[in-house]
Amino acid sequence: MKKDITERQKQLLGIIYDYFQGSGYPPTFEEMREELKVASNQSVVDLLKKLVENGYIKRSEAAARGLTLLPLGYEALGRQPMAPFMGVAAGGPPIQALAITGEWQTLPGGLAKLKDEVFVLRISGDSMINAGIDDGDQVLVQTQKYFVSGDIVFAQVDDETTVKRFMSTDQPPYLFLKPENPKYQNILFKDNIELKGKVISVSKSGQWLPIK
Amino acid sequence: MKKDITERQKQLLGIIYDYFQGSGYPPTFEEMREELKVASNQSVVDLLKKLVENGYIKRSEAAARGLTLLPLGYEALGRQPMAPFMGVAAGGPPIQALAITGEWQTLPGGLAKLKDEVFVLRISGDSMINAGIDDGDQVLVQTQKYFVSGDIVFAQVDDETTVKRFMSTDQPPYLFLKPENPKYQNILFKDNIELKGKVISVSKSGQWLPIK
DNA sequence: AGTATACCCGACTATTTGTACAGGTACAAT
DNA sequence: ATTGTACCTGTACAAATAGTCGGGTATACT
Repeated sequence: MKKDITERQKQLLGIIYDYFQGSGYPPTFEEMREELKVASNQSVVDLLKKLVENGYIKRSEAAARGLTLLPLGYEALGRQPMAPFMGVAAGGPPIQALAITGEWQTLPGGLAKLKDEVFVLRISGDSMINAGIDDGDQVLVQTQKYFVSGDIVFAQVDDETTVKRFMSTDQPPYLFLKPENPKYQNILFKDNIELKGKVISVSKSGQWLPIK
Repeated sequence: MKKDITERQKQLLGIIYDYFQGSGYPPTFEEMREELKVASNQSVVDLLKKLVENGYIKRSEAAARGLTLLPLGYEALGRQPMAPFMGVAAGGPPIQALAITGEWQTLPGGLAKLKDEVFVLRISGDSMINAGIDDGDQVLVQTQKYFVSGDIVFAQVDDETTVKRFMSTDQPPYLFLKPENPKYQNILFKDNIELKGKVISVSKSGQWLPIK
């Protein structure tokens, strides 16, 4: 019996979000009570309980300010949880190092915390066009350690990074990276390849699509 | 008398960062004490005081978990505070709407909070090539309300977004947006233009450069 | 009329969390 | 030799914060 979010619950969600944006950590019950313009923190308790039940937020028991917005919460607010942008990876022959820029110290204002598990890369090159990944596309990468044959992976080959399809077979060459473009050759595993993450989504002109 | 960060202070900084990544909010003194493997939380007090003095973190007095990592803190850890990636903007004729994607619900894992004040866009089009902004470049945009003549701005024109140089003169046409490419015409202000932010940096293949 | 739900009040208690005090050790610089 | 600093111990206490009890009102549905 999943309920739609009510107006009041949405308000509280917004209060939590805004507080977080402003301070860098979640609000207390008292602060939420204040913002909601109610007299008793029992109201906050009730509303939070609903938000938890319906999957909008997560609470850590017995902890001050133990609130986390879940993806559903962002969605209900109409805000998008977003991935950090990390740089540019080559999707063609592995020619271009992953450039995590070092010039951010000069960024103005307070800056966001972020998760390391997921990030966005821009692809250059045409080696994956048959998988629907074209030059200039953005891809969303989830870092993980274990992969299955057929996954499109973000890999480091020697000193360079690239995006290719990971293949594992029971015949030679057993393990290799496969470009999705007949122009290019498979890359065989020696000890020079490290898989960094799995490509889970691709963006073309701002539209994000699942990877097949 | 600015001191370099000590090894122990850096450890604590890392503990705070990691805890934040894991839970979405800062740790308590007790939790930090635990991680530092010390018996008294006075040690935490001392170390935090040093971190505040030297500008690595900010504390909110009289508040549980009132910790915020400052840019200097990220720098000391060797992590880069990064800007959220928002989508694609046209740098040519204003043909392409800013696409803030709506497909993130499926993102795995907990997601980062972020500041709204700064974000990254990808440029498509050639209307700003004389300002050093080319098709496919990324630009870093800081949202702000007030602009001076000559600023390169991220603007909404009718229902579309674009990046152009903002010009303000004491002669007609007074206010207009100027493409940095003779192929294109100035865009005059009617009531259809809203300036969203200022472009403060441009990235070419991962190298971030200041905007002139 | 009865039941359920969303939302609220007020007072109180329990627990978590930060702060203060009174030191101690090791080390480097003056 | 003395001073300062980084880091630590241990205890006690005050403040911040979450949780609980026992209700109330309005609205919608059966």
